[in-house]
Amino acid sequence: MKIDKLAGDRFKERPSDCVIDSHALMIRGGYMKGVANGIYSSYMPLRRITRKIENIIREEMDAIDGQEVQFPVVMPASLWAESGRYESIGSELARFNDRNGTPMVLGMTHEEAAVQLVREYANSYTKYPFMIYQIQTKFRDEGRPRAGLIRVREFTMKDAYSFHTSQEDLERYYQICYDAYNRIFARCGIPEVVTVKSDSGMMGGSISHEYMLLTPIGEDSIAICSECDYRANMEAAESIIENKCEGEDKPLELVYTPDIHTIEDICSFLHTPLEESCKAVIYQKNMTDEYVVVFIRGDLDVNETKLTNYLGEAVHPGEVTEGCGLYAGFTGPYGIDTEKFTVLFDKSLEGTHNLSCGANKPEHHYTGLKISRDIGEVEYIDLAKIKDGGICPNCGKHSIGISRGIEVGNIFQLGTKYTKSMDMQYLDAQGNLQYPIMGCYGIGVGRLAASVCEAHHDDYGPVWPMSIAPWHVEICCLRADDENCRGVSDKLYDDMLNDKIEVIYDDRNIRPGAMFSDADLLGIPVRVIVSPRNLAEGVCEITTRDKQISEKIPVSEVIPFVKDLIQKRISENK
RNA sequence: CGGGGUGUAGCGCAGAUGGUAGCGCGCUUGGUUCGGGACCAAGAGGCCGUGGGUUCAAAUCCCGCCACUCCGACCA
Repeated sequence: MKIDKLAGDRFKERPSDCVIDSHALMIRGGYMKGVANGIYSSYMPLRRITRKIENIIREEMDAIDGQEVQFPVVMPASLWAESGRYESIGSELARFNDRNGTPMVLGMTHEEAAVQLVREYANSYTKYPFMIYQIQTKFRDEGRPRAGLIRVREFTMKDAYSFHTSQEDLERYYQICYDAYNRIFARCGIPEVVTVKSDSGMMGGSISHEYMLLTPIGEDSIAICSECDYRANMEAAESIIENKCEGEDKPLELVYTPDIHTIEDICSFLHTPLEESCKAVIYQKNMTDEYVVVFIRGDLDVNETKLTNYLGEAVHPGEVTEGCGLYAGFTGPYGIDTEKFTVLFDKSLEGTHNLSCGANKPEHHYTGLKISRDIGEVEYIDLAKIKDGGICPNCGKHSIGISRGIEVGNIFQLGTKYTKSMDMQYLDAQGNLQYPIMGCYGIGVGRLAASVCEAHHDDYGPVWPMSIAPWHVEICCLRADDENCRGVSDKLYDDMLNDKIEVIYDDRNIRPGAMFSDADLLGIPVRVIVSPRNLAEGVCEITTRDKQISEKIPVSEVIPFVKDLIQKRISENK
């Protein structure tokens, strides 16, 4: 390929709407172009990168007995009605009617299609286990796409579905997949990806892990223990609280607290620490608008994912209206109407005393609350968000730090949610009908490409690892108007093509500065610079984009040198 | 879904108090240059997001849409 005819502009100015570097560089480098909110077209360099990522994924999936299949992008709504997700998923699922008025959906994930594909075939235990996967376009009508390829509406994903006859077998295969994923990320040049325990969300199922690239620009918050190997998505992280219950119990006392609305206000008014208060966090169920009141220690926040999982339905922050029976800023556990509202207590309140809290009437709070004495036995549930500096659920030390990460892949133990709802069964060895147990495994290809760029770039452009670089070598003919320089460059290019080296050639008659800037934006790992200055010594200059290597090599030895370098880097995942 | 911001040339932007458009980069042609985004000269390129209103006159003022974007919520 000659850069001269490579479609896509490379330019100097950072687009004003790019907030992360990978987005800016991939626009500036002529990798892609926006078409609509969260929808992009790829130019050749990005397409070559994603194709290489796809091939790495393919090799690793095939190596663990995956069978590549392909599901449709467009599916009838009836298929999604079988699993119940046509109703349960919101507007992220794109719905439309075909010409006959039949409701259709665009695939945002393919559990239904996977079950549909194999439910007649896999009717006997002898056919298990097996895994099918595809690499294909998904569409999710996200409310807020952002950050270039990190969060988009249309994207390519590798999604895999495994089917098993026992939980043990699923767990065995889950581990195999877990390892394959680590190999994929290492081969793509980001071995620093870590796994975290996660919440399985709308997928259903129990055990799941996410693969995270730790970076401050990540959208997810991750709790990481500095003392042991505990890592969890903040949504899923268990919150451990040690309550010190020191001193004498004080009596429950009503206090007049005019103009005090927040828990911080009441604590500073009373000169007590936030830990000695009980705040009310009010939600409403999405379906019924029924109020859910969560009581939690004043210094903590509610983890809404845990709350949703406990309730089994979605909630949103509650709006306290006149006459609903709640008083904003004065809601407390003593005397609240438990018939009318769903009232929950976080574990952080267990075993506490002398709490200040709302009094369920305007301008009053209580002090001295002891729940076991004043309210009685209640169930304490883990609903709190883990805190920076909090207690590790695994090793028990105060060693939790909160980091940000990009989720580049995930694996789930799905269980029988889809096989049951869609009536997929097989006969076991005893002749009994059973539901297969499923696992599912996803990797976002474009997001992975952007993540590699995010992890490996400098001010001038991406620094692609050899394994996924759009080309391995770039020849810069520094003076295209110089006969000798052009002659040597042309011949190197031809020889490399004949030698099946992935090479891109810049023979434009432009100034060296402009040529180098474009080369930096393309991020090709190996650069061969041919110039009159070098040729006077009979050499070419070979540099690497990561600046590890800069050597002058005799013209005749350039190709063997380059081939060696490529091989070495691929074997080292660099 | 809630709250901000912005729509003017391919990109980045300027266009107080209304008088149908400009700058930088990029692009075309010619020339001089040539190891980190050169210089000179001459060009091409705009329904000023869109619909309505006010006005003799609207990029500019008013109203409604739409799109993009940022923060938050939501998010297999």
